[in-house]
Amino acid sequence: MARPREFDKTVALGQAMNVFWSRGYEATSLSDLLSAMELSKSSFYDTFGSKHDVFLATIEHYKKTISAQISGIADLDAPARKLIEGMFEKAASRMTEKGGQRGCYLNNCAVDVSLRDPEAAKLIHSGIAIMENTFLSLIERGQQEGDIAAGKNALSLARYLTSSLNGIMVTGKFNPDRDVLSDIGKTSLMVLD
Amino acid sequence: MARPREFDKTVALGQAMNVFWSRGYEATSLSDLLSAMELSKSSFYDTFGSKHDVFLATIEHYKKTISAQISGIADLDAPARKLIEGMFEKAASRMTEKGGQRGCYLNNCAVDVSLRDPEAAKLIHSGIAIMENTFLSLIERGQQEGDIAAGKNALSLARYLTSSLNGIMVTGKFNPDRDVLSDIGKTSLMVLD
DNA sequence: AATATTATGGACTAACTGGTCCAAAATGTT
DNA sequence: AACATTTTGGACCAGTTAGTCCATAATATT
Repeated sequence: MARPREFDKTVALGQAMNVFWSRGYEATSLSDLLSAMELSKSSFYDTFGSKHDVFLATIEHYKKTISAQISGIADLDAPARKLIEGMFEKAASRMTEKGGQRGCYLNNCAVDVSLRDPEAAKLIHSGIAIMENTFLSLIERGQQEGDIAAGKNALSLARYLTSSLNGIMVTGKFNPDRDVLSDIGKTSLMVLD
Repeated sequence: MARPREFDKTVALGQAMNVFWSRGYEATSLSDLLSAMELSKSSFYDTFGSKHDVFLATIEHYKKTISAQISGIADLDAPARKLIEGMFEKAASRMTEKGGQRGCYLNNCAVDVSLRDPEAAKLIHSGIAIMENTFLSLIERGQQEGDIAAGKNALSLARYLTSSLNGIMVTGKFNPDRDVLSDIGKTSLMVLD
């Protein structure tokens, strides 16, 4: 019963991430993880060390995932402002889809764990920085393109957009109403005028 | 060893709330609760029913608490816009104080639990509505006073401010930097112009 | 002081927690 | 086919989980 050679550490990490994402760190038990990752307890500890180690690894995993996704969006050949608007719209609609109400993983982890887990907090912070930096370059581009008020501080705006997007996803947790979330998004982006 | 007559159910609930607030629902054990509430296991189950019952009760408790606080602020004799600004500033500074990084209780509960606990989600939603309504009446007042753009939809703005404030408090979890949070707050309030 | 009420400590569940360990089994390599 | 490697199931651990129950003890009422 050796593990079939198609076993993929990255896939298993993704599965673990999904469980933590839906249930949170404490509410996720070892057996939750084992069934999601489809491996035995022995292999789990052999390969990943501990529950907490896996948890940290999933945050790293998430960072890689969104890095790819986000930079893909930012490089699209469209006005930067439109791309930003698209990101907010997408967040609003995803929060109202079947499995989408989980929101942002980093976001959840921040609330769930960051106070008691400084290691995780550090990873979360650097993960959010990816988002912030993407917004920053989009904003600078938008200012050159003339769609975003050139007089406003780009870094302030980037921080603001990141925070606003987080707010929308928290709101979606208890109020998964597409129109409401979309409206909040549109109001948020008025700042760019 | 009967419970001393000064025992106060409300105080005990407040203590329970503090524990849930700092640790989250799952991470809070029964013994955590018992020591915080200073009562015995038997009395706990006698008086409150179960861990989950207490949890729901703490959300109600929190709603009462902020209802009082918030309506106190909203009734102050100052321009509505100034009051709103004060609320954002206060949130930013509280997130950087010693025990303040816990953020907003409803906020935390929403992320922590609302997906798996519809009962709690309902209470959270109605709690947030208190905040939203407060913002709504402040905005309407501010529009009459001329400090807030009269052309903008007041309800949209109220939802937006509530969501933004949530975002700021999530941001504060992993980035408790007063200047950053305050700057995000100021940027958020540009929408009112 | 006797009685009725209330709260308590602590024994007791049964299930589960994260984690360790190892002999056995499946695989890859020669 | 023989060997080395990898992975496994499952036994085991000590501690904890939420929750029940009751005889005892402290109080309140009369």
